[in-house]
Amino acid sequence: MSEKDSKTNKVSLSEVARAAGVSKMTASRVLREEGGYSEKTRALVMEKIDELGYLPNRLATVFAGDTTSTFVGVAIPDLGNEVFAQVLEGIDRKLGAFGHQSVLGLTQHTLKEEEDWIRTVLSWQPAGLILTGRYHSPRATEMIKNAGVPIVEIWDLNSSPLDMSVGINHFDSGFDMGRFLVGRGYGKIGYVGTSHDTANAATTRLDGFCKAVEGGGGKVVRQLCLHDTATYYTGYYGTEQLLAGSSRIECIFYQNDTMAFGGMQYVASKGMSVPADIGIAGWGDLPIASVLQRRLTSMHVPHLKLGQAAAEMMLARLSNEPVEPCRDIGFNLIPGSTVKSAERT
Amino acid sequence: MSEKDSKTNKVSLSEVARAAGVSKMTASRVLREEGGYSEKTRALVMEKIDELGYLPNRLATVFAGDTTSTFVGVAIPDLGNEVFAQVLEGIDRKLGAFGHQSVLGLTQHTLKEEEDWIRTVLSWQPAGLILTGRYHSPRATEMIKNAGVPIVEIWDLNSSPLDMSVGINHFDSGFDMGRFLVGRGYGKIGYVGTSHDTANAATTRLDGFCKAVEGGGGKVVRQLCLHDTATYYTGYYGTEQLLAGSSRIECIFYQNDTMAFGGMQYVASKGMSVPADIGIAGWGDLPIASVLQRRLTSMHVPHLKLGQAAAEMMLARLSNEPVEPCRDIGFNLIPGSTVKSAERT
DNA sequence: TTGAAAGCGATACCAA
DNA sequence: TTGGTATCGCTTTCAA
Repeated sequence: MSEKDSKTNKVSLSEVARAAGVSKMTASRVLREEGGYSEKTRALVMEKIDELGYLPNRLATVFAGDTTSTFVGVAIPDLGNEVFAQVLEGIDRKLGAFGHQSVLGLTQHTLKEEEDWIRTVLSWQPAGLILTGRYHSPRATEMIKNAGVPIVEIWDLNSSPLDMSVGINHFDSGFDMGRFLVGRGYGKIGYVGTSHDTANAATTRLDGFCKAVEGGGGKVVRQLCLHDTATYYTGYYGTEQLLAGSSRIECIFYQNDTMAFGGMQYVASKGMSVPADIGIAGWGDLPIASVLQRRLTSMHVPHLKLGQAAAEMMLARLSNEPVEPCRDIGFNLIPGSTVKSAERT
Repeated sequence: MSEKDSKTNKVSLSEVARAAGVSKMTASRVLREEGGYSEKTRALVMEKIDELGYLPNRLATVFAGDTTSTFVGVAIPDLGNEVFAQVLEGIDRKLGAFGHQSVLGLTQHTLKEEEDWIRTVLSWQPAGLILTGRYHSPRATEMIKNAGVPIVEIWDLNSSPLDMSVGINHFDSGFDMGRFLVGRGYGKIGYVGTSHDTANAATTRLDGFCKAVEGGGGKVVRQLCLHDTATYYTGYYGTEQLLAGSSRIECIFYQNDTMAFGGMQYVASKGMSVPADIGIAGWGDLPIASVLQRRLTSMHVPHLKLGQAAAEMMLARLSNEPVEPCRDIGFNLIPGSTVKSAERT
């Protein structure tokens, strides 16, 4: 009974200090390896720490000092889309290696979810925030500005970011793909993707795509944006819906490779062959592409690297190193053989 | 100058109180909707909160009171394995819906990483911890016990958990698959999976599998455990390696469906057909299975539900509701047509 | 209905 | 090389 002097049953630094017969300041210094104590004292304190199973309360540390927490809030739309799972993996690995932790927020592609999550996470005094996309609610933007913590907006490269931004230019990547497909002789093209309440990178990509296709004399005859997760089966039934709308589509561009693979399976099930009967183009160059027999036409984007870059920028900022505020991570088109081959002239 | 009374530039509750002309206690009560104040006071305080853009510092709240934080530490091996991405999604969605946040830890299948992560996370006073697997380092176990926070061990159902456990019996699921394949007439069977420093659920599954196969008169002629992520390409080159070891393998069991798909692509590339030339069995019934033309023999496991269940158990415990400490989430075998059909007798 | 004072677990600052 | 004291932002407790 006389042993505990706190509400909780946890061992505090002053208990360690008492056990070692020193002041808590001395114990604190030993703990932080700050120097300014004798070896004998150090050994004694360390012994008691071990003996009592002391675990520091970092809440108190942040609270007391001028240090920030080691939390970094990471907002990601969803993990069913493999693209984002990879980005998150890249982020967390890098952050973890430098003693930081990701506080996850799955925003389900809605600004409201993101706003609520930001409010909560900020109340935990995070070291910084990594947000997916360039769109945020007005209140979210305001809170972020007031909070004054470093922010990295990822995925959709933002030339005028709240703070820092890393990603790719989705409009351009869509544009390049559009130009490529038109260049391969496709006229009537379809698109299958997903959509949500807010505009996002996929929307931007589609804009670029349409512009290039139409500018090149082709036509995006049908765009299907399903309110669903961007994964295999969505691509499968999306393709079914798209093709049911007749109009002789010659080629389909998908939001990502998983959807494209779903689509390929659908057309195969209908006895169509790729690319003879229909062209297929994905996006993202996802892991599945590495095992397909026919190289999938796609757009390579280094997702893991993107996540790592975001974490690096955050870490650099946190250690007051200079950071380039916008970093373009790049992409490159993979021609593949799921579309018609280039015509010989 | 006279306005700020803190080290940080953030607005504190006492500043709100001062602006409203009340004591900080009154402001605190309004904030928490505790009652015991007039409507006029409430309105005034709320107005100032809005005006000053006050955001509470929850670190201080936890620190001061006897409440716990809303953090739940979630340790997951990796996100490249789609299985775990799904589990995490299930966990975070459910936790988020109840005002909790996941603090992520990617342990890379090592006990040491997990231990380090646990030490750090515990120092932030989390409400609880969700850990993947039943194996933890001795020091980790000790810290966990001392911390006295709720723990859910997921994935590998643990009949004597540290605290709570939810998952499936991997031995049994492997056993069932082994018995099934032997029942379909396979004698020489191969296995392709991944392995890491520590025994894990996949290892347990393989044990059950071998036991059933050998008990049924078959033989697991070759087991390949690659030190890699359990995804498509690993299945592809693993299969290449496995088959290069000659010995006429009739059927291959994979650690999961993504690896199995990679394997199917490899055998197809060699001109073998499934199941005529070789049988293929996956595990997990992952999203890709839903679009394949030939139903993949697999084991259905409700990953998302498993994650949700883990979160539910945690939340129940946190609100002092009674919780069944072990929850078996179940699995069921999907016969599929990537193995020989049942023989007519 | 309101407020004043003590305290949570650590660190900063100054004194010895 | 050490220790005392004030302090971080909030809640608890007790008094008005």
